[in-house]
Amino acid sequence: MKRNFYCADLRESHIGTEVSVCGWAHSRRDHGGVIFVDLRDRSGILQIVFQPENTSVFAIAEKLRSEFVLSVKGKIRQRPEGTINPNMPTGQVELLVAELEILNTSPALPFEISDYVETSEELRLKYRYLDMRRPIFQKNFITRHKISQTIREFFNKEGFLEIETPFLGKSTPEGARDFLVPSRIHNGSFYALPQSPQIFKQILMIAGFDKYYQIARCFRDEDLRADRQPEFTQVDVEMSFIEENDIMDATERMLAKVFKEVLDIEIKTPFARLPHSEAMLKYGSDKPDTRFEMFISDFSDELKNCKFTVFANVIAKGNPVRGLCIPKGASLSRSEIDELTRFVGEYGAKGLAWMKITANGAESNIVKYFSETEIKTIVSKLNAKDGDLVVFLADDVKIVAQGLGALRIKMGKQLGLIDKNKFNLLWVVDFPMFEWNNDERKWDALHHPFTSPKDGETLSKDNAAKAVAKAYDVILNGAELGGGSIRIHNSDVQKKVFDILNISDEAAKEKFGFLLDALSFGAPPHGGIALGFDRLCALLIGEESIREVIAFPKTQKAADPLSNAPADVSEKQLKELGLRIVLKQANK
RNA sequence: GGGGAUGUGGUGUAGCCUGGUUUAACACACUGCCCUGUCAAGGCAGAGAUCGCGGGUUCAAAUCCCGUCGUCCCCGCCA
Repeated sequence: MKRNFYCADLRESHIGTEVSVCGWAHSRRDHGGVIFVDLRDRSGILQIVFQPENTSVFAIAEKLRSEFVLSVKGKIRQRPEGTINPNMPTGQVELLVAELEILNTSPALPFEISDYVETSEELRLKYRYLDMRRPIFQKNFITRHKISQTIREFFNKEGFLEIETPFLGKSTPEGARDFLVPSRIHNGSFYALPQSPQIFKQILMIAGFDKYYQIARCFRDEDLRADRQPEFTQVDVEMSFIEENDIMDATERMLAKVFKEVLDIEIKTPFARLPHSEAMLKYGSDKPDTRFEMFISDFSDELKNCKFTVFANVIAKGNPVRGLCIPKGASLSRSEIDELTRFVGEYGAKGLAWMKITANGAESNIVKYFSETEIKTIVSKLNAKDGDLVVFLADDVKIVAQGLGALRIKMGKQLGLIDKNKFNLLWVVDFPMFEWNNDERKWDALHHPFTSPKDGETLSKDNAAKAVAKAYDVILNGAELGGGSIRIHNSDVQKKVFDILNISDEAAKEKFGFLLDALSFGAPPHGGIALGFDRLCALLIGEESIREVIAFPKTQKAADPLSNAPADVSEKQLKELGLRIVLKQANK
């Protein structure tokens, strides 16, 4: 009799049925005269019972240990009264074992396979196959599968084609650092692993495929974070003959379907749209967490004549002074406020000004520099109340926005203002085309150099600061879930953009020549989006780190403790590739 | 490249600040025995760690100092 059921699929309706199940001995409770084993497979847990009447089987059962692999046959029966376990789906029934085969044994484990015991991540990754046996982990990956299949189902139904793009491509110096693959046939030349299928999907539009998607692996050789891995998966989409709204609409319906099918949650569409400038001002971020308010306010106008010279000088230079009200923050101690100052320092802020709000005004060592009207303006604009703490940053606009934005999130978490059950989706739109790079005294593309401006006609170096892109980011609970744009399909506009970016004709040809050639041969208007699939999974499952939804992730130093990658290669391999190792000199 | 946290039996932690009453404690897991209704089973007994690694201070270091390595978080970076 072959296995004919998954453990956790057995219910009251199966009582009396002869079944065969396989799995791992999750836990064993030996009562001397009766032995219980929780048999676990990917579906969950079923209690199997050994009774001494079956002497030969019972003798084997006494030797069972954790994680032995078993095949058992027997009848499903109702559990005796008073022994029903309401905490498990199979808690009404149990399998009385008639036949038992030990398919494999296991030594004692390096850590317990349990949802209740935490283990260091290093050890979990080294024995990932054991870590992944944990029921919670199995569930995460079943959910990940469901999410990817729902996405495929959506796009297939909408007439999209799934087309694969190459892993071995050409290194493009723009953007993130590439992973390089040396070529054996072309000694001294390298392929690069794709940071995204961006250029290829645009070429697919030029080829006439009209609606494309791919759940694509991408690679970036940059430092890791909780939400960043050197290889990751993105949902990559591109469409022709469309405008921004078409991409946003398709994305919204796709996400709504995922939330419905996976979490049974109805997401309201269309999503809210927030201009980039407003996001940066009110939330101090281009990926605002809108689950709580605590808005940032700008006081550059109101305080330009204030007697506090730190503020006045900053404003005179054209930089902003902005404030944030921390509810009930007046109770923070001096050292707690110092800690906040240190925190904003991480973002480059040189200090943090503050006032404690009282029933009839404010107190702190800077209050004396402000007129009564100025204090009133601050209090009313931030809607501050007695017992709140108002903090200010006065600096370069980027530092002010980032510092207060990060502080807003930190305090929101700390004060419990974030409803963990909420899923807030929104679009950030109207991104600037360019960002001034002060170190190199030049304009950089905020998105990428193929992003279409809203107004290509009048685009020039002089008005680059004001140019708005046809770009959009979709944000979920303060995380950038994805972003996209309408691409430039007109070579005049493309030339203007390269001109502003100081990319010469030769340089453009060298870097993106094959795309530019392709665009010249009747490229349709097109645009698309890419969504971080690992992030989406982590957010839907409620995990903080994408490592929890990636089967075999890398550590923060980009190593894999399971396989020990990366590792040395043989002399022979190097020779074939024409490579010689020159280790970076340790300084000193 | 920078800042921070952390490293103690198989696992998770306590001890470290304030060095010596520590023979390094506790829980879980593990081994043996007992137990016929448990389900994160229970009872009894047992084995298991020179406290990441190297150096220093000291009569004495898990504990203080310096260095180093691993892991995690963050800044930079990620068009």
